[in-house]
Amino acid sequence: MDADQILNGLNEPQRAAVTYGGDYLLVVAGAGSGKTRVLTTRISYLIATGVLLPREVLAITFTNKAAKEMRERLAKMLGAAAHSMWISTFHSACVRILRAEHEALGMRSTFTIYDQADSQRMMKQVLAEENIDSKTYTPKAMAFRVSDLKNEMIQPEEFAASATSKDDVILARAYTAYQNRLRAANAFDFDDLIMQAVLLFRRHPQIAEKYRRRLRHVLVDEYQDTNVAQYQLVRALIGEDRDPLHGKLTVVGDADQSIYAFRGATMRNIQDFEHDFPRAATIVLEQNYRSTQNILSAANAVISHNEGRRAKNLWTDSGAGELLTGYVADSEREEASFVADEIDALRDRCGYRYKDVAVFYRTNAQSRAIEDMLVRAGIPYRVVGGTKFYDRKEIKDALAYLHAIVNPDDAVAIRRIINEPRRGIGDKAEGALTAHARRWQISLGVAIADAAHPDLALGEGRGAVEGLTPRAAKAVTEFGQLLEELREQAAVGAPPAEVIEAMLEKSGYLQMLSTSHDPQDEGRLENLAQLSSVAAEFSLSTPDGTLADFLDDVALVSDTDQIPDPQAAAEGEVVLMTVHTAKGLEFPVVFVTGMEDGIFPHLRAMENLDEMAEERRLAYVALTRARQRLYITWAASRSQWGAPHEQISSRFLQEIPQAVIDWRRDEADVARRSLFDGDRWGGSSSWGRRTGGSAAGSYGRRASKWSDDGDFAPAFGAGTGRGSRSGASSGFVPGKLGGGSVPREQSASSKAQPSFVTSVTDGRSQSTASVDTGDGRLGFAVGDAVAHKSFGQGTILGFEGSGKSTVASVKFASGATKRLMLRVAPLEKL
DNA sequence: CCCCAAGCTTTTTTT
DNA sequence: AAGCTTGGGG
Repeated sequence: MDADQILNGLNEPQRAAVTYGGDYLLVVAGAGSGKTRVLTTRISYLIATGVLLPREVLAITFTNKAAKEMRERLAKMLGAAAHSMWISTFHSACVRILRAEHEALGMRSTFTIYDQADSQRMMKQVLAEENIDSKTYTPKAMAFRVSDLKNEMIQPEEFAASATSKDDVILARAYTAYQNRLRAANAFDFDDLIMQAVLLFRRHPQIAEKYRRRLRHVLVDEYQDTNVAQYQLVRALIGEDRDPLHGKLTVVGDADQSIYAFRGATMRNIQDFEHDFPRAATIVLEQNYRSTQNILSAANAVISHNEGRRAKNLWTDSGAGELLTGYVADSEREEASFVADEIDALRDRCGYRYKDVAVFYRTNAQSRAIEDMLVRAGIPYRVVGGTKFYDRKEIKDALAYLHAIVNPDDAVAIRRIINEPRRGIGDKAEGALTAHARRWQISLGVAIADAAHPDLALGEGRGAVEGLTPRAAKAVTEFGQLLEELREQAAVGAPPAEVIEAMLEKSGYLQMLSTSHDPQDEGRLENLAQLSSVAAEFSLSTPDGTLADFLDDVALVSDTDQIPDPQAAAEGEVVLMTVHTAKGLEFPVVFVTGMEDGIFPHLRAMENLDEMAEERRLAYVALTRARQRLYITWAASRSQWGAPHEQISSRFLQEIPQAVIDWRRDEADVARRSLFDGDRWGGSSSWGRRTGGSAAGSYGRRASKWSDDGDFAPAFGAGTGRGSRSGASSGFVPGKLGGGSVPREQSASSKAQPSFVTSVTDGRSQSTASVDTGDGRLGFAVGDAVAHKSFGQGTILGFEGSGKSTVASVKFASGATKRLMLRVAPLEKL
């Protein structure tokens, strides 16, 4: 593609941004103004005109998905050259740098990346060790504060020197100890990835220069969400302006969409850009190509209530469009029911498909009610984010095994799995190992090896591990040997999926789950099967990828990376997500739910002006995701912590000019609901078996809670509260109706029968045979009708992988297509 | 050392 | 409501 073609179809300011020839450029890009397009086009243009070589580009995006999309767009414009560009997130880029330069930091290249949960676990250990009271100073809060410090590039020594208050002195102690432990575990936490990369460049100017020489032009998307550490990283990569070798920098962002202050992002970076880079040019994009004027008017009105912002007015020439639709529901269930009905109507009457629709909420917990209702309505949906796949216990356990294999010093991982499944290594044995490790200044992993091979320890001049009972010693030895065997396997280059399989077998984890009577364990098996197929998929796309590479990949996935590709399926599915996750996305139809004070804006932000301003920006982000139709809903009563609360409408709703809203229902019958809506599950309020009686406890609590609010107090009487809930639950199984799933009792009882267990065992024994035949398909073929224990009947669409990792895609009667690892999935041929 | 039951916190948003 | 920690008994 030549330069003229590349510029085709750009408006004036866009074109100016793309062709700008100076060193530093800030593009202030309002929502939907084509910023991603400007970014990709600018890269193409600079390359097509010979200003820049592909390998000199570093483009930083917010998510891996955005990086992938950008690379695809560039490949369309530039062809193969797109592959030599460096396009990634801050975190991925830093991992790459840190792996390459680990020696300069005194780390081993096999370092582990700790996620938030790992950090908190480690902080908990640190607090215990430092005798810091973890009731007053919770691991969570401490880990959070350490994260803040790292995002601001404040080092432990530095912070310790400046700490004066008691709390800060304690925090300084914890931070120092935490950081030492991380290092001993050969691990970085999320914030370290950035901070250590900056420190690396600071302490080793020649390394910084190496990258600076190569990366001549850095482009940063979503610049308003960068934090101090990320800013310094960019500065380090660009170098000093007076240095003739300095790189060029293009940043794109919109201060009105800055929504990550809670993780250290600072709008200062975008606001002070011209000050930081004195010769910088600024180009503002205000023409919006996404939404109708009514949607923009609503969004503009809301954001205009924030003070001290650079005035900006989004406009469109695409016309007013539909009015926004407003709806006041009586309860969150009814709100969800409105959403479900409306989705059906949009499909029937307006020709929208499921994938055109997105439902947003402020907090993940709100998805529950909506999911329940969509299931009942038979509407296919996908929840993006929330309790992530990788946060599930069994997945974290499996990953901990893998981390322990790759990085023998990873104490958090080893502690997690040392007795999972139960192998007789309890607190006492673990304590003995820890004591041994501390005494000889070695890691927990080495201590385990010492126990397994006392001769080896003696060879190093250490004594034997003391304080282990013979029984525990045997267990530790076996555990150590297990890790060694798996390490061996990984070392000779076995693909990740194979290591996972072997690990699940040899550790007894699979055994534990498949013989368990806990109904949840069936799902856990499926999740592990899915992990294995994710690994198999990874090997397909990255044939040379090692187990360590796979773990990096997994550590850095983000919620948005899981959003279904709109091209993929004809109908697709409705997507549900938080507003944060929705940033950067757009949908023809958007429902913004829970527009209530205390929810959105969130309660925790109500007392602080800065946080309120951020909530307002969040609302702005939510509204500007919609292309054609925008729904805003709220519920007059919403259950939280298991009890209903009266709600009032969000202040943001009142900031929208009422002329652009068509209120489908503008008032809730609060009094009526207060009397009758005692139950949030199963719609029992309409058939109510209300026995009253047992509600005394909760009644008392609520009466006192609301007594300041005189209006509501009298509305409560016998019949509200939990009595009705227990009454209803005896005759009604909430959720999971329709959608082709098996009713709960049935799946639970069939679980108790040996059939499931044998199907797993069968799978395993046959798979041994399948190694001989090589296909691993266990007698299944494309087109076969099959039955699954929890998904019902379906048809096999195809296979992926081979041998033990063979995965079948099965389309089920519910419409869902699942990928199942044949060896463990409870799948039967019909 | 393991299991179970009772009690306690939890919900802001995430790379 | 649900998941997790804590404490007592086996």
